[in-house]
Amino acid sequence: MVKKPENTKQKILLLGEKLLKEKGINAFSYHDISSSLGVKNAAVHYHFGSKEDLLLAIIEENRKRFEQMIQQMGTAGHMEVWNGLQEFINIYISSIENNRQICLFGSLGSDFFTIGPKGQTSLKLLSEKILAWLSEILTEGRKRGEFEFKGHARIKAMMLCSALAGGLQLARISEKKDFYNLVDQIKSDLKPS
Amino acid sequence: MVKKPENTKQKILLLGEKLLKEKGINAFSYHDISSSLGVKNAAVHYHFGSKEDLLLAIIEENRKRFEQMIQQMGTAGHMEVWNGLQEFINIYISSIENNRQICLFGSLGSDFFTIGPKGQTSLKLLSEKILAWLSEILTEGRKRGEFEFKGHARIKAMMLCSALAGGLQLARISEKKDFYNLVDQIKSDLKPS
DNA sequence: GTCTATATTCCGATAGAC
DNA sequence: GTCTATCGGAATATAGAC
Repeated sequence: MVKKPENTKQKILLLGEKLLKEKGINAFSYHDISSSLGVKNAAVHYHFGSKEDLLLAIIEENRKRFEQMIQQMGTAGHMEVWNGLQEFINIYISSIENNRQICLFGSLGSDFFTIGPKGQTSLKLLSEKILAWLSEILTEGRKRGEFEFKGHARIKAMMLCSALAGGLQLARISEKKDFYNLVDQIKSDLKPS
Repeated sequence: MVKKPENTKQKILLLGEKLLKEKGINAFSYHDISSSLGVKNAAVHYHFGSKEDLLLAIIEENRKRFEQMIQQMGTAGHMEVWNGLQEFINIYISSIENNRQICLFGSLGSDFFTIGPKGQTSLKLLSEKILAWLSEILTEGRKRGEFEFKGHARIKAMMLCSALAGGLQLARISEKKDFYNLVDQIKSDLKPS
């Protein structure tokens, strides 16, 4: 769940994230943010000196949210793995239901060569955390016989993230329903036969 | 295979496509194109009056290339389905080997709300053609027992496109090798057990 | 913390000469 | 078909008053 904004800085951060996931880092400006919040350009620069600062804060915000989620879920060994997977998928469902937003990796993967090295590194660290966590769930679920898939859990995790990220983008081109079908297919493919 | 540029217009078109797939539609300018080709801004505008015109031409170019590919392969009923699938996947492999370009759907899906209705419609038509073709291959392959998957071929086709599109983006964040692992996983998941 | 005002740069696009 | 020149606008960013 997204925190309710309490001050201008938090409002800027959340609106920046929204614009990042709706239009991309190169398609929104500080003026978009300031005018929408009823403040001036300079106020945004006061809180986030440069656009890169804002981007880094957005990535960090997503990292915190993810860490909080997995912390509340507990370790893979003590988790209902299907619930854990569904919680993860729910992040993407929330995105598509929220103005057809795409995910952080899809947005910044597409624009990867237009952001600075700090953003690239920060994004890479977050992706490693997410893939590691997802790999654990998959490994544990397969061990218990609740998931069934071939090959390495890590690669299967990459495939799930790729399909979900790409699915949000493809669903913009086609229709929202396609994303829900994709999610069902992903889950169906994981069910033991 | 990409045609060899013969004149300025073709050079602009191919360079525009390259920039679109490397940096995104909102991160390159006519100046990037003109300076790289050793001409002036006005020359680019002569060939493509507006950026939207260039975008439409890029989408159209990709459509032609796809139509040509499937025309050369023949109908699904007379095709080696694994070869057909591999040909399709090779488009993505060429992309990642070509400066880690992402695919058209990934790039324009991410920027979908920043392009005009003409581009959106043109992109949608192309995606329908590709999904229809891929669905045919999958259906034929499953009928012959060469592919194995659950559910509707159309949804499985959406999943393949999503995974490949997202995979190119994720591989930018992690590493190229991950994309090849993803491709192996996709193919492995399709093999009859 | 927010404002006005401004500096600077860049972008898409066009007019008119060659 | 390409050039020079330029317009109008938008972008990031900063200085200094309040």
